[in-house]
Amino acid sequence: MDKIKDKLKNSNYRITGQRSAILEVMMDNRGKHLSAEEVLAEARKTVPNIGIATVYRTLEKLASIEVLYKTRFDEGCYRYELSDEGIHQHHHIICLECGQITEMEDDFLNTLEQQLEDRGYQIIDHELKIYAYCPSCRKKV
Amino acid sequence: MDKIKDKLKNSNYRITGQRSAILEVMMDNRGKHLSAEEVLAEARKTVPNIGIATVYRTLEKLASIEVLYKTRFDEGCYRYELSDEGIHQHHHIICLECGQITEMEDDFLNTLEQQLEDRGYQIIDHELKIYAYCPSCRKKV
DNA sequence: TCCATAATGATAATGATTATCAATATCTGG
DNA sequence: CCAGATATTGATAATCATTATCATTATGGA
Repeated sequence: MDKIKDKLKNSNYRITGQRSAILEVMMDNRGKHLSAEEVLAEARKTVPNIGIATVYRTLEKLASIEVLYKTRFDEGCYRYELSDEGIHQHHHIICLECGQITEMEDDFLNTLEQQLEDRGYQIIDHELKIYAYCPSCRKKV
Repeated sequence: MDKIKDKLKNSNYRITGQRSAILEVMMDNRGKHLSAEEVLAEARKTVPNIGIATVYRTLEKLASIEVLYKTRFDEGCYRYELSDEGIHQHHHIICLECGQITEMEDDFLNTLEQQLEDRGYQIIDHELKIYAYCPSCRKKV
């Protein structure tokens, strides 16, 4: 938390009650992927009259300094998750039935990336989304 | 083209001038990822007063019968591409500088998918996006 | 050809996100 | 610790992509 706040300060961003509340929401929901509206609802428990614009602005800033990771899952809205520092790989298994999103670790893509580097690409990040039925939904079907 | 039209008919969709025009646009741009607005602009060369609603409706229908593949690249809008039949894997390299999207073939993920199947998942589709600088943009930077 | 009905174009409505702006809060330097 | 420069906020209007509505038109099977 303090490390993140330092990061904010170093980027000339001020620490406000709203920003702390939003940060706390994101840390309390580590591993989950929240929409701006969901963050708003949570944050209002601490800062009742925080506005949606502030939520968007803050999430955007936090994503810009890589405290959050921003993505979308073939829905209308963006989702944000706390990004473990230094990790630039996002692998998700999305259940087509219940919508549950599971994070997945793997280093399968290292070889692939190596091949692309050999071909002159400079890889910055990647994102793998697997659409599937999760074990419990599969049973139901 | 005719095979696709049969597919449309089998789904109880009528073949109209607008739909043919949109199909033609998509086939003329095989391998490219077009937004609804881009399809509209192209289609108007054949059907000058086609409306954007029709474009959306048609793209949606074509995607629903898997003639098109619909995705978004961390932009505001969806993009559509002609999907080679039976191919349910979409691997893209997106250049962070010029925005060029390159399609990539590989079977790296087969092993990974096998492991997930072993854990009870039923994989339907997957999508891999690699964000990078392409060889020519890399030189410029 | 006729006719049930699917499709169209124009446009209003929606939903997510961004921009605007006056009021307020933060933080640095004295 | 206070003042002042300025970053931030909330409310709300604006924007952008997409979807819904609806009266009119076109399609294709009988």
